[in-house]
Amino acid sequence: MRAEDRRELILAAATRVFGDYGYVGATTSQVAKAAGVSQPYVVRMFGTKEKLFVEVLGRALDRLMDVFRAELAQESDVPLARRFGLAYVGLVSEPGLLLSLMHGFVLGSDPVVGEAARCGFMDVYAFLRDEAGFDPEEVQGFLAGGMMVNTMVGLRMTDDYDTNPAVRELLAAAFPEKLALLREVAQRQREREAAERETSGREARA
Amino acid sequence: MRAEDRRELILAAATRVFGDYGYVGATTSQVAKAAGVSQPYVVRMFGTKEKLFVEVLGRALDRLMDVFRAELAQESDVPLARRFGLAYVGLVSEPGLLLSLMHGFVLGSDPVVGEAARCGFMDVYAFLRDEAGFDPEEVQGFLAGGMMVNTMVGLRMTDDYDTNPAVRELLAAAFPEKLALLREVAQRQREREAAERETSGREARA
DNA sequence: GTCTATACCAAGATAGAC
DNA sequence: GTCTATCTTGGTATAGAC
Repeated sequence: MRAEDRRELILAAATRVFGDYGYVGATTSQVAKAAGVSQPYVVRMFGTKEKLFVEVLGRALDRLMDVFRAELAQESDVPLARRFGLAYVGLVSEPGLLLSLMHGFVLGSDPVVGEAARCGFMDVYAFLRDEAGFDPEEVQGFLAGGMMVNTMVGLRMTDDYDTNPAVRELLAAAFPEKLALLREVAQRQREREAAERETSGREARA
Repeated sequence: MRAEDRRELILAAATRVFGDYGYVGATTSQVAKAAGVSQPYVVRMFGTKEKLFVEVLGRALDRLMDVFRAELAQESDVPLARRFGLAYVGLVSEPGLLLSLMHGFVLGSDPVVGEAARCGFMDVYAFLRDEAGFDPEEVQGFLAGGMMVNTMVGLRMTDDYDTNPAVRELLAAAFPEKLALLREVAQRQREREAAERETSGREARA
């Protein structure tokens, strides 16, 4: 396989793993295993875990902007903020993408990762204001909703959807049209994590 | 000193350190140093780092609820949601409190920490709905604003307040009355982190 | 371009003295 | 109740073969 294809493969795997365990919590071995390559190869290809994470962040932000730009180019009677919101929630189906971003957003104290996350966040702000024409209050409200989506997905809230009426209520209040999607994605993520835990458990015993 | 007083001291230090570096990123040695005790003592007192973090989370949530309850008991013409919002932002001046919460909120995948964070989040939801009388949409909007505060503080956005007009604009749109507080808190946090980095740098060289 | 083997270090936890 | 010393594990990164 060409190095560039491997690179894409590893970046996709890294996005999932960083989304599940965070920048510090994720290991290069987990990424390697998820991508089907050896751990040193991951390091070799990206230099350091830090550089790999910064690249994951950058690509997630690019993807986010692409989705917004595609929406912007469409004709529609539905208000733009609403369409952006739905498009954003739709991104939960791309494994680890929003969660990796969220993990970046809590690392402001890190000199390298924090700087990258801050700049990325402000790029989104600038896009919404300058290209999409939102005013600052609209942008603020929109971003707040986005952070709420990230938090609820990050908390795996949908795990309790069937047993906890309050969870059902909160999710319904936030994204009525996207409930089914959110639940499905949470289900898949849970399965992935359970499989991973089982595997590492077996290894530990062996 | 009595063990219980030490305990409080360590919990306060842990809240700061976990807020700065996250659950995985923070070390028990950092907590110990911040509290002025030895690393094994921290572990001895709380059993494991995990238990320590869960306790930090629980106390942060208690503190949050206390602040809301105090607000609820007051007579005022200002709408309750507004007062709650201001009270919430006011908590940024308690070092690490909101940031520790935020770090908990992205760890939903962890069997122990995730469960604690999820329950805590839903407790806040239940409080806002049942005791404060918000309807689900109000609660959702309120929590979204809260997550936005956490994110901006976590990103250390106020670092760029003076140099980046877009940052100024976004912060002003979000919390006009609390701008000065946010900047001051970010400043203090930056100083603490810089001091910490310098110290650990010196140690590494020695 | 990709692997195996391994060096190296840091972190959590334990033992046991005082 | 608190410390020093230390064990153990696991994770990043490097060396070098194929």
